[in-house]
Amino acid sequence: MPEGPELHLSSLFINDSVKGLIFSGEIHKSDVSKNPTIKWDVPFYTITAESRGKEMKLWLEEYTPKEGTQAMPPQKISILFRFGMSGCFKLSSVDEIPKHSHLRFFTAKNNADTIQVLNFVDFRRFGKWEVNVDWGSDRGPCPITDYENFRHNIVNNLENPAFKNKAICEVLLNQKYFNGIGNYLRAEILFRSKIAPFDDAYNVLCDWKHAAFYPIKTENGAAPSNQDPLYLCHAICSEVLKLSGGYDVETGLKENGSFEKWLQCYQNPHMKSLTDRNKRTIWFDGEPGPLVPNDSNIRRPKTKRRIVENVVEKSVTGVKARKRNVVTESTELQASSRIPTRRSPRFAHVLELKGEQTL
DNA sequence: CGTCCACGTCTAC
DNA sequence: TAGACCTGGACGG
Repeated sequence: MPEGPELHLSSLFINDSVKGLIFSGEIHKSDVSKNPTIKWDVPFYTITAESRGKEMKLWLEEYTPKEGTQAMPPQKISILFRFGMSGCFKLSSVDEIPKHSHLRFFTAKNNADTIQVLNFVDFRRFGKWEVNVDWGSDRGPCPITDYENFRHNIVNNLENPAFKNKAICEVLLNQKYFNGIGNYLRAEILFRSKIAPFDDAYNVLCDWKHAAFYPIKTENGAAPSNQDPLYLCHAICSEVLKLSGGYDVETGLKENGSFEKWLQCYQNPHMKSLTDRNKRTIWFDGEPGPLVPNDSNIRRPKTKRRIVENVVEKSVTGVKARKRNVVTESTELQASSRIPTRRSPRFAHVLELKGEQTL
């Protein structure tokens, strides 16, 4: 779930779904969570949210029913969340607290209305929260909400060692500059910009150093070229935000399949994949580029051969089948490409489409 | 049953 | 630059 767009959608979801709700009572933490207990003892409070890259802040503000009667300004605290690999927010009833809910905010009892619960759900528990802290100091501006500063922070710091002699696919995961970009976004960004994942990051980014913030329209009004990777960091996030069809994190996006259909490269069995220096899988098309680590893709050599044979066997006929064959052979020579060993259920639709094409 | 893999950090040698 | 931190789904035997 959670890269920049999901964090942003979560904040939109909370601001929308919790708008007008009054919360009350203590904030409940699961027994198993190692994150801090939140001491917050006011009769009533409201919740708002904001996101920045791969972080999200909740603001809790004391609610006083009658305006102007409070002697003191309302109390306020913030909770900074990082979602890890599986964190998300879900609204539920008291009777249907989701499994793996680790932090719960309860609405006040209110005659007619049933109590609702805002849950931080995180089945792998890599997610973290901290109370009353600022955004992570080692994280850059948000490509979604602060694109211009995001871009400045990169082009003004290109001489930093973070960009020197590094593969662009690895630099794209450096949250000091690419806060919010994760493994699926880097694949989609590089795929659309037609940049080889293991090209030198400094060289690549220097090419776009003086480009316009937004692609410039051609004179005849034709669509501008959108291959600027920095612009794509913003634009591709925006596409994901639009997919949900509103802020409905529950039924939108990942659960209705629109996200899977939107992905062009990530975990697509027709693409190539390699592991980067941090053993993270990068999905790509075409040439890998010069900075492929020596040990990339030697993780499961035993199964690889068998998988390659399976793939060729199943590729029946047609251009794609031949193309595929070439791909596997050339990467075998390099001893550095991984053929997806399983197809993700997420890509069932791709395979279906392919079936239609080859029939 | 077992192994591998997953939208991400962290920190310890 | 490994591992650690976690749960669970897909797949293999």
